Amino acid sequence: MARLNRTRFTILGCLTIEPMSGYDVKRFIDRTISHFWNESYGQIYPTLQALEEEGLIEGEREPGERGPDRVVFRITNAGREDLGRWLLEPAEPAVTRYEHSLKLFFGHVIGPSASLQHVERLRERTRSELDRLAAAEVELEKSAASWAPYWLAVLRGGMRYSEMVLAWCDATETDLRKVTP
Amino acid sequence: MARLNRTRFTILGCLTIEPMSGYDVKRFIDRTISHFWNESYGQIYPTLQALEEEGLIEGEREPGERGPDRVVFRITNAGREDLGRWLLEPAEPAVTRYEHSLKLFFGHVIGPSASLQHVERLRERTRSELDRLAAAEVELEKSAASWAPYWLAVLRGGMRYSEMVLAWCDATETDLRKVTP
DNA sequence: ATTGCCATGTAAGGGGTTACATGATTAT
DNA sequence: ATAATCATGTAACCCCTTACATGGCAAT
Repeated sequence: MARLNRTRFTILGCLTIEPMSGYDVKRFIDRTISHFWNESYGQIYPTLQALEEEGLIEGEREPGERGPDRVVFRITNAGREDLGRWLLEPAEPAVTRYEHSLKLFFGHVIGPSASLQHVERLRERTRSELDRLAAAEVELEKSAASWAPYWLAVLRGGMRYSEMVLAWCDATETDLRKVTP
Repeated sequence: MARLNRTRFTILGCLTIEPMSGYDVKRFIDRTISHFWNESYGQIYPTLQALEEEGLIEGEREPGERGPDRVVFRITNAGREDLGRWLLEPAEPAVTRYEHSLKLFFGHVIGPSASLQHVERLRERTRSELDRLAAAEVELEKSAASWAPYWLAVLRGGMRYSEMVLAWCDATETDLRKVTP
């Protein structure tokens, strides 16, 4: 079972940007990569402890500016090496589960008009997602940071994906309207 | 915790096409929807037993034509109703985890040339996937079955996705070549 | 001989989400 | 007052894959 815990590497990767608390890591992920990657607190906090025990990160308690104390973690050299090794390995193919597609695939059970509602909902959801990504792109294009090109690449992947989905919704709507119930 | 077991509905949906054994269900999924949905035997066989106990499907033992005995399941009216209710509910948003995008996002750690290798591998994988889907499209277009329009819709979604990824690979390659290590 | 397909199933165990618990500060 | 944000963490529990077990038949 070579199924390595990818949360580990996600956290290590975040800490290459700057030192962060568990709360910061969660916010960072939600803001930058949530369109293709997510982590929950239930994963983040235990993983931070494990990484510290292994010496891949180091935590320091700080008084919170406006709120409770924070534990801010920074990546160690050992952590950077561990992350680097993983980053060089080929990526595992994604195991996707699109409930939208699944429900549409079984559309013959509920008929074309009910199926079209799924398309309509997907269109709305995708539109607002695209708006969000487009706004982020404007911000990112101003950045000269060393990671900006990589962030832009995945961000534009998300935008292309959204645009593709919207075009597919149009085409599918046209096709399904021709289906007799 | 309203996290309903979607394997149940996947199996019920398959059985609306025709009666199938667990083995058939697995093969059917692999052939038709594996580009966006997968199930393993470890899920399928226990779920079949549960569905039968609930009266949503009925199994009958048959002698295998060339091999061991098979248990062929057919969906009941109760099963059809259960599936129909679920199909009418709005789809849950997909929780995706693209390792490819994640590794690229942290590309500043390994630099542009190593990151480009990820793009190259993704391109190869996507090309063969697109070939596979295009061949399936040719077959499906001949079908006059009631489910053909829905199968075509999701299949073309997969093809659009693959084409989008290939175009993104080209654009990303161009962009990353300009990045100095 | 041995590989591959047909066919059904179980056990182990990691991955991951959700819900809960706690409590201070800040804004409305 | 009340809601939202900051902040850390645990417990329960489901989801799902992988690996294993078993064995007959067909093809190379």
